[in-house]
Amino acid sequence: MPGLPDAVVPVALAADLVVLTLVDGSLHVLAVRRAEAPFIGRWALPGGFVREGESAQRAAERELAEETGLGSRVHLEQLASYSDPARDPRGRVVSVAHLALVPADDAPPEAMRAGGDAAEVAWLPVTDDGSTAEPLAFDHARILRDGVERARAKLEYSALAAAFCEEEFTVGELRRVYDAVWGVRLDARNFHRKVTGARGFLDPVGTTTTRDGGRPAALFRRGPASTLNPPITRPPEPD
Amino acid sequence: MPGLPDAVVPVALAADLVVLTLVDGSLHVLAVRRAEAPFIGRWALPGGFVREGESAQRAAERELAEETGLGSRVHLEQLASYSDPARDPRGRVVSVAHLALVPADDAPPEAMRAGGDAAEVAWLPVTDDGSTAEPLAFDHARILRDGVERARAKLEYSALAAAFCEEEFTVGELRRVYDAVWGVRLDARNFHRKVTGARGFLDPVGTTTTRDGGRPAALFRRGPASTLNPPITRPPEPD
DNA sequence: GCAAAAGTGTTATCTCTACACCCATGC
DNA sequence: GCATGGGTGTAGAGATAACACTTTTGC
Repeated sequence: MPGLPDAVVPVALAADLVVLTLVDGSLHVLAVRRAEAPFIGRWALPGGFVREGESAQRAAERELAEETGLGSRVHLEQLASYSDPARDPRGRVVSVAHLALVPADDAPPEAMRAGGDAAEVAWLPVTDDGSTAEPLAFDHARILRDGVERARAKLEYSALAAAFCEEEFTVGELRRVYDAVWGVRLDARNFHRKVTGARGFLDPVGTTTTRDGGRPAALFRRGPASTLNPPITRPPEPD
Repeated sequence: MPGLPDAVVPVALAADLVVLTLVDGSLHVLAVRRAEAPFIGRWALPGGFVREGESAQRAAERELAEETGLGSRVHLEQLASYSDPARDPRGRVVSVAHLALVPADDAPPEAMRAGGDAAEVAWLPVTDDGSTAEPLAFDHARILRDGVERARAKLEYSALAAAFCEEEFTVGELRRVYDAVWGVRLDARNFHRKVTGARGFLDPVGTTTTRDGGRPAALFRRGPASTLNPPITRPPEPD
């Protein structure tokens, strides 16, 4: 590495993705089955190496587009980096993990990578403790747990939940995001009052839909506010 | 890189530190004056390259001990990673930034690195917008801003403020941490009620001190709770 | 005594929660 | 009509903000 001290150890930089969505009202994570060693045959988080001239953020955007075909309608943020020297048996690989949230039932894995390589891709259900039924490769279980925890925490005080919804959504759809991600049942009436009362949180579209059944519900878009004050409080765990 | 695809680009991994403390009741950040190119003579965040067999976390701990001489009595957490390919003119250097909080008036920079190399080290005042009067090297202004914002946000719902205090501290000292970090003046009476009423937040030591003047104040240690519910709310910005 | 900081009491106001209740649709 | 989900009203509990007031020290 020219210009740098001799002692500097070179590492490979990977961008991995925790892509969360709702399938049938419950939280799922995007996983790919590994086709090569190490951890051949195991589920892993999608990701890949950062390329020349690319930031980790850009690499994550590229991977996300490759895996899901989704473009702009996804929320993407950096999660954390994982640099344990033993985390990858092939050598020194540092992963910059990212958290992505995609709308419910968008981009079904069946349709994914139609023209790409033939790796198996699936939405795996996420359990209450933020893990999957089958073990994940590398330290991806840890990364997934961190990602789920971040998503859960950010729902409280941010407009993040709308990232799980279509562009136009009803208050009920938004509430079901909270129910699914937190594993709770919020009171529909109080939730409605709270989110419609928070300034800048929801932009009324003016039209209604009956796609959820029952009485027609007003449609909203995400408002300009990115933080939510007062926050939506997660019900306390029963002692 | 054996075992990895040929196309993988090697990068150097750095661990940088946003070390915050209170000096005379206002927020300061630890900075070192660069003795070499690039950015020679400029202030920069302390940090260094991650060594063989070391994680970024361990490198940050090592750097922190080297710079401040402080050991365990510091809070240290990962902040974020910065991987813009142009962020370091010497080549591809990815920084895993960490946030450290050290007790007020501990480890004065004059006493630092007594036996180490002669680089100038100082506590620079942090302005309300999370920057310093003099420009910082590399993208360190951005990193500092992110670190300050993280610290401000975490005070609301975590026990982080105690990391700025000595092991045993008074409620008034804790409140002055909030005042300094948020740039506000919280009501001493309501603050007292709130923090002493939050279960698990403060452990009473049983003794008192008059080091802050006035009536003797009870001493506390950090309690077992790491999150604070209900949170201490930051007063809204005037419109 | 006086200043300073700690700590307690009080009250109006706001917020939250748990409901009762009505509304507008599909079937 | 009936089920389903949307939306409004309301009362009690609890949290908050503002401030009067007492306590205990140093000087």
